[in-house]
Amino acid sequence: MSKCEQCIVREFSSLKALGKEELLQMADCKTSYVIKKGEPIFEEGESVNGIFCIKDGVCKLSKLSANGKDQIVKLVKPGELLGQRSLISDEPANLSAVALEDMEVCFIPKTEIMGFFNQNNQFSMNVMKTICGDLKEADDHMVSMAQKSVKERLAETLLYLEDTFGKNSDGSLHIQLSREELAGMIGTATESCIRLLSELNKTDIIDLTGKKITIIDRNKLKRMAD
Amino acid sequence: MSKCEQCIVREFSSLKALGKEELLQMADCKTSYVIKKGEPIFEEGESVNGIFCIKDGVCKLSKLSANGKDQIVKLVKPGELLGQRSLISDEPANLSAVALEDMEVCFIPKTEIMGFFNQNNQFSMNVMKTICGDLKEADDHMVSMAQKSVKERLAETLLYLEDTFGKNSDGSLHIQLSREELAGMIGTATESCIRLLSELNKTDIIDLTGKKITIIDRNKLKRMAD
DNA sequence: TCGAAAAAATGATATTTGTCATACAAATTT
DNA sequence: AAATTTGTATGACAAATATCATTTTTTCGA
Repeated sequence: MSKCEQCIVREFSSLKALGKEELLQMADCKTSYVIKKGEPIFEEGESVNGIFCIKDGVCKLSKLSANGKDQIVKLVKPGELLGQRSLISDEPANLSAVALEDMEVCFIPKTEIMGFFNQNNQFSMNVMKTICGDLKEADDHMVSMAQKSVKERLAETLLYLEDTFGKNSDGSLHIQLSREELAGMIGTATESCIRLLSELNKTDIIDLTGKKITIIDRNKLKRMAD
Repeated sequence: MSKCEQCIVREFSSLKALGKEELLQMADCKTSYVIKKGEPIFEEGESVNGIFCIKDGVCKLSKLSANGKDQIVKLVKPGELLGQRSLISDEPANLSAVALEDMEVCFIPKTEIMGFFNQNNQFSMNVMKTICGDLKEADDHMVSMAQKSVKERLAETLLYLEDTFGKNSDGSLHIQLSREELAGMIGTATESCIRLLSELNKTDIIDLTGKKITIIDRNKLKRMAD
């Protein structure tokens, strides 16, 4: 069993408020998992009795809408925690979490986390701030969905993906999403997403080579996003 | 200065966790305001150094989008608190709060609230749960915006308005929104909103008489909302 | 390495939604 | 009460987007 104390990613999450003893205690009761690309960590409606700490890999949080399409609500990176909302609200998961890459995650049981909440005020405050950040993002995202065109949202999303997950050495977006997943992020039909990507490709704003997407004209994309 | 201890609405908010002494202390430093219909409580980008407790009246939380339209993110009722997110994140307001009816609100300064956070774990937990509830709502709302048609969202919204704010004795929706505001809730152009309302009126699913909207066939509306 | 299956791309077309113009109604001001 | 402003309604049209069909490309297991 690896030590939480030495795990770098905890430095980037609410867990950074925890002291040595708390980390030792946590290392004792945590469970580590390896999750393959495409596999779920948990699914909408499931009870999740604890939180997941993401050590490596990116996952999507999505919700199945009435029309059968999967809407991606958020992407989650290493260092972030998963399942905080369900734990605090004491409700089943509202979203499904599915790995976009091979992942390493640790599961920390609810009882443990609740203990930290009571003991450690800074930890509570960190979790609260994270959730407040999520709320702000969700509100902003909602306004985009309601008021922007698909083209604007695509531009916005491509910039977000580059800013958040970086580029490969050849300049292409590091994170790999299928067209269907990208469509699920911007909230449109897969065909519409493909068509708009083609258009951006033809006008030399992005380059499509195989699965790789490269942003060529960042400024044009920015103006397009508004 | 009225006593918070005797204010009924506090029973419905996170403040219900506060003890007698804390309530007396709060009554001492709060400020009461009367806000007229159409006036702002605070605006997007403003620093709000505390939270507002809504004693009477409903307000809208909205955000101005790039295209100049106001997207309504949430409606807030008596008993709810306003400005919690900004306070916790220590950031300017992300949304504007504007009265939809004449309102009575109390302002409680930040220092006071922060004191409660440190003293009273149950209060912190209540606030956290509220924000988690808001986050869930925002995520769900986002999925609706992204995946549902305008007609579906209109149906959904009309049902929500009746369920949340009730009906007048004549059966019409108690809450009064202009067509522009209703359009701002569902995220569409005012004309589209008006057109769809007319259509629902013609097909006897709702009734429009003057400013009043009455839901006639709830089941059809439900099916329409999916 | 081949072949089936999945993903991506494209065309044709229908539907939805936004925009602009205008008319009408109601509220508000003078 | 007349006049102005504001909100609501409707038509005509354009633009955006979804849907369905088909082809091409890529992926991956046998």
